[in-house]
Amino acid sequence: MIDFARDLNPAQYEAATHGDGPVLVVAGAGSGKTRTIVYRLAHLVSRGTPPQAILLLTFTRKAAQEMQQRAARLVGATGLAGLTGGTFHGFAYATLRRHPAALGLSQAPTILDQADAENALRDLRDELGLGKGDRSFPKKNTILGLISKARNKERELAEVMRDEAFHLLRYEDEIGQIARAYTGFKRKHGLVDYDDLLFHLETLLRDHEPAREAARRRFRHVMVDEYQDTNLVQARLVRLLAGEAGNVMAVGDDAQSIYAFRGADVRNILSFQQMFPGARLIRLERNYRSTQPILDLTNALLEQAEQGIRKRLYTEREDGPKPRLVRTLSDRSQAQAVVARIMELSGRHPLAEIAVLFRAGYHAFPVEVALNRLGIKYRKYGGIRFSEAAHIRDALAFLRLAQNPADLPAFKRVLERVRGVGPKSCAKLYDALLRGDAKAVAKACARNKELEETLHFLDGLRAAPGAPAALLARVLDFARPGMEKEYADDWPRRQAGLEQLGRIASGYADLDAFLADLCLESPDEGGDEDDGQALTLSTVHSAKGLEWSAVCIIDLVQDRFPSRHALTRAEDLEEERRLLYVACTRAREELALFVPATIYNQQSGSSEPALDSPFIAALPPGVTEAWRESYTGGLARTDGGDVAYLPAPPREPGPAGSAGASGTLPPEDGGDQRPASGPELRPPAPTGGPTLTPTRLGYCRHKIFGRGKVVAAVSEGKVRVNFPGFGLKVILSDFLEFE
DNA sequence: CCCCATGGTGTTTTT
DNA sequence: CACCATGGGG
Repeated sequence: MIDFARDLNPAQYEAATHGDGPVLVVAGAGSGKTRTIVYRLAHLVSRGTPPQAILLLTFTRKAAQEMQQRAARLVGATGLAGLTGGTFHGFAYATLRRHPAALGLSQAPTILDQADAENALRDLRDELGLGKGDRSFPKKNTILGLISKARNKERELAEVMRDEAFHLLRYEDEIGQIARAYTGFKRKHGLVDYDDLLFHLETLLRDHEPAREAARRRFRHVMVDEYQDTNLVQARLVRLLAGEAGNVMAVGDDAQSIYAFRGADVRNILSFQQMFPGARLIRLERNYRSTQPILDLTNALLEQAEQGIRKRLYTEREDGPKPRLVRTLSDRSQAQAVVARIMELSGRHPLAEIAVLFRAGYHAFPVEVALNRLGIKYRKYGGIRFSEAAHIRDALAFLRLAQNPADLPAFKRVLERVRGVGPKSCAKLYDALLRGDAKAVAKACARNKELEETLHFLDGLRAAPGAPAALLARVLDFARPGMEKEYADDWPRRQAGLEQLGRIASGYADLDAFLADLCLESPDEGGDEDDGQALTLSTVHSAKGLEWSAVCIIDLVQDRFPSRHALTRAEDLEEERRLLYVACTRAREELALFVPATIYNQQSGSSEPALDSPFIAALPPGVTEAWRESYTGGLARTDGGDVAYLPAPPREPGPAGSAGASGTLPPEDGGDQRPASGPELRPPAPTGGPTLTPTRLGYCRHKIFGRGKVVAAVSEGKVRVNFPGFGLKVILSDFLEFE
């Protein structure tokens, strides 16, 4: 028997043993949220709820699996079989697949991933003849971003654009046209995108009583993790599944809301008790994860925040080392310093207990180079995903056509690789095939042997459906020669990926499910034996919900963290702040923040001075211990006290932990600040160029940066402004008030 | 109509 | 580095 009262603190116990009815658990970072959910699962099952009656919606499938495994360990191995767990999108697809007719489809829809959706938008734009030759016409990813955001926020496109893409407002009509064409395109070809999954499920549950009742009868308990990152339709889905007085447990933390960019709405947490009247509220505030010095820093970050439920985390963990603030000369030397730090840490922690976190996937490149040079194993999360690689998509396109012959994006992917077939012939061919115009098809085939073979192969594939793995094997046999030629430069690596795809496929009996899962959640790739030993590199977003003994966060400079894109709107900057909060709260014992003084800029081909992230600049003195890099490559304390030195990393590859051979570095005279990174160090603005639109030079005001001096006009509608304390910024005049 | 080469441009986060 | 527009040769 499980002793709930002994294993949990009072708040956790209250949540885990809550009976029927809605409950909201506001759980601070590291407050044992996962533990609470796991114990609740165990409690429900041990009280006689069949696992099939539980729906656990989490942010990733991995999180759902981990919670199930931990709960299964509590209640015994057989205890949780049959529980439904996964993401909203995954659950939506699984449900929709069972009721295609309710959506007006003859079969399960094919999921359009982001790249497919973007390409479709580009093609539709071309078909509509929009933006021809206009270099400032929004790019396909921008267009998809706007369309998707409008849908997720359930606002008009024009409204969203006024808020977030003011400079594109003149293209509002065109984007609206493309958006409408896109909707028709998806319907015509039996395709759904990520957003459709949620809205279609809502339509199904709302308008199709048998489906709704079946779902309600089945899922007597609904649990939702990371509730702060749900959007409006997701909240309504929860409501539809549970009913007003239903058994819902939502768990979340408003301070960790980091997905507003894709339509998440913190108000879901704040209005939970309106949506579910009488809902109980439980707060978990005691932190079990981090040491007090780390919490001092994260509490300071939270205090800078503009709004939100004020909370201070507390812990009873004894003092540990203060978080380090490490200043390096450049992003490249930052990579060296990070690697040196990792080697030092690896003396105290297993590599698997160390993580390097960053704002965007490409920020980690220099660190990856440095790790590869030393032969240190790492796993990277975020950035390009397995199923997004071109060769994987090539192979999957064949399978998609076997499942849905009208899947135009897949058709294009397959046939535009045939020599002599481009976009135009491909479109003609597709039309002819759907019209059943055999003559036109035969004519095209007569001229192109490879085309004929490809179409023939596709026919055969569709005629003999088998298990996904068998179909994939046939596809690879057919497509291998072509791919080998196309990807000649790194074929071995791609081939390994294709083999892995085969291994994944063999775990599925169903083609629909296989294809959907690949789109909806990248599978655990790698699977190498060194998995348990590897260092983690991750975007902060992908690190959500995870924790490590030691964490390094890199590139804490303006335009990177916070992202350059977050500088125009106050809400975006707040989200970046919460993102840093999430990053810092991943650390249990040791935390290091890295601030490079220069960043290599590919456009100019040179390193440019970088300004401190405003979040770092605003930290109160004393919560961090300052370190800096000397010109000779080592690190030294700079805020007084004992001076300690760290050896530079060894040159030759070798196992971690063998550092220390290179000797120490000469002491540096401590004390004064590093060369100021203020605007005066920036290269002077280019002069003598063509005169741009006359701009008012003088003073202006910005929502975030306050009053500043206009220094120069950069281009049409853009000016360079010097904000005291923030430095030089290039800003759209639309966001400024001129004095 | 297709294919390839060229050069200019902009680079977030995820289901 | 990927994406997009463009232009010349097949």
